[in-house]
Amino acid sequence: MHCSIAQAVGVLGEPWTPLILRDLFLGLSRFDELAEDLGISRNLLTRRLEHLVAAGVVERRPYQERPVRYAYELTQAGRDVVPALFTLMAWGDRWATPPGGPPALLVHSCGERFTPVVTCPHCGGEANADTVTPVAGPGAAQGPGTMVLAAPLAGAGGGRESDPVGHLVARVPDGLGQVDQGQ
Amino acid sequence: MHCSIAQAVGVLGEPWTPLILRDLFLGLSRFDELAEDLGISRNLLTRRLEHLVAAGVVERRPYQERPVRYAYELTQAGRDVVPALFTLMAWGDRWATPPGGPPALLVHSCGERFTPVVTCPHCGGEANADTVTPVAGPGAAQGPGTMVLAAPLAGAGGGRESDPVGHLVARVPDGLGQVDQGQ
DNA sequence: TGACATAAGTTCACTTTATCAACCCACTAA
DNA sequence: TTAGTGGGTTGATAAAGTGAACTTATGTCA
Repeated sequence: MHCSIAQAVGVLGEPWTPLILRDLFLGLSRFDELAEDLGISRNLLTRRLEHLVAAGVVERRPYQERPVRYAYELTQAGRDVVPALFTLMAWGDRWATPPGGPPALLVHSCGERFTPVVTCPHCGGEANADTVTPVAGPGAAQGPGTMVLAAPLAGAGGGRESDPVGHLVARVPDGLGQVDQGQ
Repeated sequence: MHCSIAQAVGVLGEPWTPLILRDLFLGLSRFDELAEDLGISRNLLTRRLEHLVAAGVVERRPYQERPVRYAYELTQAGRDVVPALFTLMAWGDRWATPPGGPPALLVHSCGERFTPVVTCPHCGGEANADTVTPVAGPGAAQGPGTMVLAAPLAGAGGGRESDPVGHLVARVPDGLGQVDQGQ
């Protein structure tokens, strides 16, 4: 499907995948550790890890020979998923807290415990449903999952009561050739 | 499972759910619009919407009587998911861009096109795999999905080469009773 | 008056995935 | 040589997803 969210979900959205990535971030690296911690069936863990390795999110590295043993580690793409896990965790803490309070907290390198916030790197302001407008990008196309963008982003609007999109298309700055890649 | 990420994934992580939420954010609201845009089978869309309504993420509101017709809209919890969708989208744009470039771009209310960044609200610094350490919270427990936290967070460390966790437990500020709920 | 259209689903047969439990293989240590 | 460990396979069973057709209630055109 022609949509960045769908692409991301295709790689990261399978049942156990976010939890596998969380465990790898937390320092687990061996097959048996992951299987035991998650309680996932071993053949499914095999498939998930294969998929993650194929997607370039996880690296499978032999940490000893005779017998060969493998460690699983996050690649740069994998480490880049971690902030997305933070925002998911923050949402879970806020709207679906397990009984007894949040099981884990985050501490930033500035020394403070915090709840992550998604921001605009230009002005530092919060990026949320009220302050952000999506607009068609260079790869916009028609078809499943993008018809939405084709229709409301085309500017017609259709008169639906809350169309946060149509009237903003004209505001898009030029030079849409590439997104900032940050970092 | 006793983990905020698992809770969030339980609500948001089912196959089509992020795309449904994206479409609702973009202004679609009717059953047939969603079904047509996504190409999802209709009975599955029914189940997903029921699940989202039960979880308090989506609201089902009759927008006309005779015949009764329903509109689906994001609740506050649903609007709160949107920043997580932004970070997923940013990841997808960076690491799994569909051919032709990103299909959608984001414009902040400050007027700039941007790539969302997850930050610490105290210092404004970026929150990523290098700058953030998770520590055990008040609801920390043992069992599947939290054994990880029980072991490395206990401070033993076990000598694994990259344990970003153990040495930081002592740094956690007091008063862990509740996470900042922001906004 | 009848024929057709629309929105919002249901039902059903079929296919694909996930899960659990058990097994396998190479090697090591005692 | 016997048992243990790490990293998987294999195969039966259970759960989910898919596509197409059907339903219900109503409005609209001719």
